[in-house]
Amino acid sequence: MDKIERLLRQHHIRPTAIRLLMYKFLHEKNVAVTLNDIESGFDKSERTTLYRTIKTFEKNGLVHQIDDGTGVAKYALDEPENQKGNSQDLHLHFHCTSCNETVCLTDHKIPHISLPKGFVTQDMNLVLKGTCDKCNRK
Amino acid sequence: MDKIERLLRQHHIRPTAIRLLMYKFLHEKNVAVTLNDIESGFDKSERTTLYRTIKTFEKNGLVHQIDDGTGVAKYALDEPENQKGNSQDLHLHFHCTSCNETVCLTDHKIPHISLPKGFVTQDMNLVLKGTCDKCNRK
DNA sequence: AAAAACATGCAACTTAAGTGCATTATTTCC
DNA sequence: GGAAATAATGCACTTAAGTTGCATGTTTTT
Repeated sequence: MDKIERLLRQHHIRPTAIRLLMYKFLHEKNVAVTLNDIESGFDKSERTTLYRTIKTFEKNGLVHQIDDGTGVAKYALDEPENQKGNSQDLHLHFHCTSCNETVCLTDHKIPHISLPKGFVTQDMNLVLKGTCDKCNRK
Repeated sequence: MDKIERLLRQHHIRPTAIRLLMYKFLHEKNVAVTLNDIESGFDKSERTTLYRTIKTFEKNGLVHQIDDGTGVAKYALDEPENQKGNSQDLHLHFHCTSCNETVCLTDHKIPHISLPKGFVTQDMNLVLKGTCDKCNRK
C-alpha cells in the first residue's frame, strides 16, 4: 500500500484514492486494458476521472498507451525495468484476434531498421497479430 | 484510362465514375490518405460513398489500411508487385510527426520475429515515427 | 424491356475521445 | 490551525470518425 503510494509520488502523482485503485487494477492485469475495461472495474468513479487519471499516469511515465489496431486505445503499466532508464521502451505487442487481448512482450525488443536517407526515427510501434497461447490451447 | 478500368475489373470491382476517380486520386498521391483527405479531393461525392468505395477497394485487395497511431485510418494503394503474390504485404510504414504524412516503405520488409511458445502470428504492423526526409531538409 | 443486382446519396446512429466549468479535496504558507 | 492556492473529481456537453438503414438511381443480366 505504502509502496504504491511511494511509487506514485516518485512519478510526481498525488496518490488519491482513485489513483491507488487504478494502479492496483492495472497491476493485477497482465494485459493491456481499454478505458472501458477500467470503467467496468470501477463502479465508483466516473469516465472522465478515469480518463484523466490514466492520462496523468501516461504523462508521468507510469503507463504507456498501445495502439494495437483495434481502433481503441489500450494502456499497460510500464515495467519497472523500463521505468528506470529513460530510454523509450521499444518492446513489441501481441494482439490476439481471437480473445482480443493485447500483451506486452517486454523482452522482445524491436530490431534495428535502417531507413532511406533523410528519415530520422524517434519512436516505433510494432504489433503482431494472431492467436495467443491461451487461445491456441483451447 | 482503359488501363485503370481493366485493373478494377481484375479485382472484381465495377468501374464506376467515382471508383475510377478515386483510383487516380490514390495513384497520384504517394502517401497514405485518410477518408477526410479523399473527401477534400472530391467536392462531387459524398462521405458515405467514398467510405464504401475505399472499403470495396480494401476488400478486393486494391488498397491496404494503415494504422499509423494517429487514431485515424489511412489508406494506400497496394503496389503492383504486392498484388500479384497473395502473400501479405508486410512492408513497414513511416509516419512523420512533423508534416503528419505516412508513407509505405515497400522495400523495407519487417524482419522475422520469434515469439514465445504457443503464439501464432498471422499479421503484423510496424510503424516508425519521426521526421521524414522532406521535413528534415527544411 | 423487365428483373435482378449493385452503387449512390441522405439521414441517422454509435463509440471513443476530449473540453469547460462548477464543486470538492488536498497542499501550502502564514 | 486556518485561509488561500492548487489540484482532483464529477457532470454535461462537444467533436470526430466510423458505420448502418433505406430510398433512389444505375448497370448488368437474361
